[in-house]
Parts: sequence; C-alpha cells; structure tokens
Amino acid sequence: MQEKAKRPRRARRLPREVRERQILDAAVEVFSANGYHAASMDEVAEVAEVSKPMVYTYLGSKEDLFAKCIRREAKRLLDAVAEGVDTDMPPDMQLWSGLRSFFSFVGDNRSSWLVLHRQALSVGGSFAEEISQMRARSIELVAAVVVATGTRQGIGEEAEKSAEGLAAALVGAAESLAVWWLDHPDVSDGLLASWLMNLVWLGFGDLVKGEVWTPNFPAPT
Amino acid sequence: MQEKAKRPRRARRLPREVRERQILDAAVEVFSANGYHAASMDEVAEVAEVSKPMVYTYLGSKEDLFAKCIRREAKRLLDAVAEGVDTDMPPDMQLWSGLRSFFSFVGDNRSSWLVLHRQALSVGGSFAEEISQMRARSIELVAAVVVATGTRQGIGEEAEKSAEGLAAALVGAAESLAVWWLDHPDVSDGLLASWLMNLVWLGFGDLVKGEVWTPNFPAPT
DNA sequence: AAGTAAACCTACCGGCGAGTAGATTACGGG
DNA sequence: CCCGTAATCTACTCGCCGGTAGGTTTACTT
Repeated sequence: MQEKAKRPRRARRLPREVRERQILDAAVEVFSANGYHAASMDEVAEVAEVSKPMVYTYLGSKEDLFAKCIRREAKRLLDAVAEGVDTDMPPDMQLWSGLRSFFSFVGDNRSSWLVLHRQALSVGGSFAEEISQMRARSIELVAAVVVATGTRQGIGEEAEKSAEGLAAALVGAAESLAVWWLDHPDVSDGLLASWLMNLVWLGFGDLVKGEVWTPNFPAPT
Repeated sequence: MQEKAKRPRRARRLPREVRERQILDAAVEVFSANGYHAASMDEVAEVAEVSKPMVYTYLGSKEDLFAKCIRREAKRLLDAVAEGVDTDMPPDMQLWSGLRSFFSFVGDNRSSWLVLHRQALSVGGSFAEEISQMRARSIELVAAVVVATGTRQGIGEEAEKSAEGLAAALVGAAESLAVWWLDHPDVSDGLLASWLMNLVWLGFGDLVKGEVWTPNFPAPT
C-alpha cells in the first residue's frame, strides 16, 4: 500500500485566467456534443479536468457559462471572416473571401460551429435572441454587398427590396453547405466557396442585368 | 359549499384515436417552443388537456413521443411538397413547385417546421440520425433535378460531381429563407420561391452553359 | 340493470443534475 | 520559515421531472 493519498491529485495550480480558458474550451466541446440541456456541469468540469465548484466560481451559472461560450465563439468566427475581407475589394471578391474564411474557420473549429449553429438556436430565451441578432447582422453585411453590386450596376428597386431575403438565402446556403461538409470532408474549403460563388454570383449577376426566371405554366388548351 | 366534486372535471371521454392526435398536437407545440430537453411531459399533458399517465399509456416514453412527433411532421412536410411536384414537369418547374409547396407548408405549420428544423438536430442520438437521413433524401431529390437539367443540356462531369453540394446549398438556402420569413411575414410564399429561383436557377443555368465565376486576384506587379 | 372494458385520474417514487458550504492545500511575500 | 490568500477539492442539499401504481368513472353491451 503506497501512500497514494500523498500524490498530488491534479495538475499544478494555475492562474485563474488559464483555468477559465480551459473551462470554456471544455464547455464548447460538451455543449456542441449534445446540446445545452443534455450537457451537465459535471461533465464540463470533468472534461476541463477541474472540479465543479471551480466552474461556478469562475464562470457562474450554467446559463452564464453558455452565454460566455456563445459570445466567445461568435466573436472568433466573425473576426475570422472579417480578417479575410477587405472592404475595398470589389463585391464579388468580398463575398469570395468571406466565404473562404468562413469555411476555413468551420473546418478548423467544428465544435465552435456546432455550438453556434445547432445548439444556440434551440435554447429558448435570451441566447436565441442574441444569436439571432448576430446572424441578422451577418445577413445585413451580405445584403450590403449585394446592394452595392446592384446600385453600381443600376439595380432596380424591386431587387434591392429583396436583397435582404437573398442575403438570408445565401447565408443559409453557406451554413447548410458547412453542415454537408461535415459528412463529406474530402472537399477543400476553396472548392466549397467556388461552388457557392458559381451558384449564387451568376444568379446575382443575371438579376442585376434584369434577367429573371418566371414560371411558364403549361398553357391550358 | 356546492358539490363541486360532482361536476365532470374534464371534457367528455373520447376514443383513443382522438386523444392520441390531441397529445401529438400538443407535443409538437411544446417541443417546438423550447426544445426537447426543456419540454416537460407535464406541460405536454397540460396543453393536451389530459393527465400525464394518458400520455404514457398512449404514446410511450418521452423519446417515443418525440420520435412520433418528428415522424408525423416530417411525413406531412414531405407529402405536402410531393403533392405539389409532378415529375413529368421540366426541372425548373419541379423546383419552383417544390419551393412553393415548401414555403406554403412552413407558413401554415410553424410549429411543425420549428420542431423539425431546430429541435430535432439538437437532440443527439437516433433522432438526429433519422432527421439527417431524411434531409439527405431531400437533398438527393433536389440533386437529381439538378443533374437532370445538366445531362439534358450536356453538363460536364465536374458539375455533376458537385451537384449534391449545390443541392445541399439550395436546400439550406430554402430553410434559411423560411426562418428569415418568420421575422418578415409580409411576403408571400410565391415571392420567396421566386427569389430563390431567380437566385439559384440562373446560377444553375450558367453553370450548365459552362460559364463559371473565378476569382480574379489583383495581378501582382 | 348489471357487467365489463376502456378511458381517465390522483398521488406518489427515484434519480439526476444544478448549485453550495466549508474545509484544505499550494504558492508568493515577508 | 511562516502566514495570508487564492486555488481547489469533497461532499452534500434540494427541486424538478420522467415514469408508475393503483384506483375511479364513464359508456357501451346484453
């Protein structure tokens, strides 16, 4: 019987700052795996290699913790995208760069993406609100690019009015493609971005030129 | 003290069939409102105006209940879309009709849509699997339409290879637009479908014709 | 009217998980 | 080397919720 009791049970003490980071990392992992409600604080603590009271002491309640996860990951994502986009570029290049950055981030940070995309929306209350607003902001940014293209080329009011809808569709397409990517990882982020650009930009372009698709119902005889 | 005990407490007894329907309706409502985990069986019972044991007797455990919700609502959605689509129509009209039916359904059945889109994915386990598969099937159907267009017009292998990705993007765009719709209800389902067709179909068309968008990096001097 | 089966309820149990009390140990400064 | 403080733990409480036991009422049948 060796005196196991004497062995230091856990890693050496670390400054609060570091622990907080560890816990947040663990929380993102746990939340992304099974969702907010299914995640337990015990599990977070375990993954973070820390005891539960530390989690509460440093990060507060479960809601607090989740909010902090969301905000941190959202900021990381937005920063990553913003970094790749230069607002002096022409609109199509802005979109292209933004998409590449987005897919690249998702590829490197699956958990972050999952926690933002899947979990945050399914938690009623203030988070959903917050996330929705952030998503809305993204959509507005995209819409701005769309409108910029339009006005530059003399877009009609009609199309401008629908710009936000189109932007929402584009954002959704990107998100969906990101999810699809999880099951088809043998594709590069650049290729994904190309697909979307080809799908969507040419559509925008035609819209701008005034070409429209209209349903041609079979003429009733 | 009037003999309140004598007053029939609840609505008249109803055949099992009817009750099951009521309970399922209530469950969809409750699950869609706050998600699977946050929903309580007591709340379902209350909304259904039935006592909890009835829920268990008729629909089984919480998981069973949720699964039955998902399956029923998914079937309703798929049927609604299928009903609007005639596979003899040309591909663009198929897409158009499908999109219209989809948006129409979502407009009429918000809870169904929410429970399918938001909640089902965030519940780990067999549901997520099931839902994912169903979504994958939808994507394949769309992909088939895309490919049909392509081959008819002599599409290249490259584009065909990416058809599934494009289909995923389109499905995602539609879903996202549906969500956007919730915040902007003053738009008709037909208009939504038009937007998407204009955005996407012209893109497909150009793809088929061999036109592609390519990033033109500023030539390094 | 009596019997029976199905519809329906009240009232409870057991466990899980959020959150906490309070002791304990390591590190830095004197 | 010793003390204070920050870091950290063990070990609990307590409410909520999934699930159930077992009885009661209604409605149909004969």
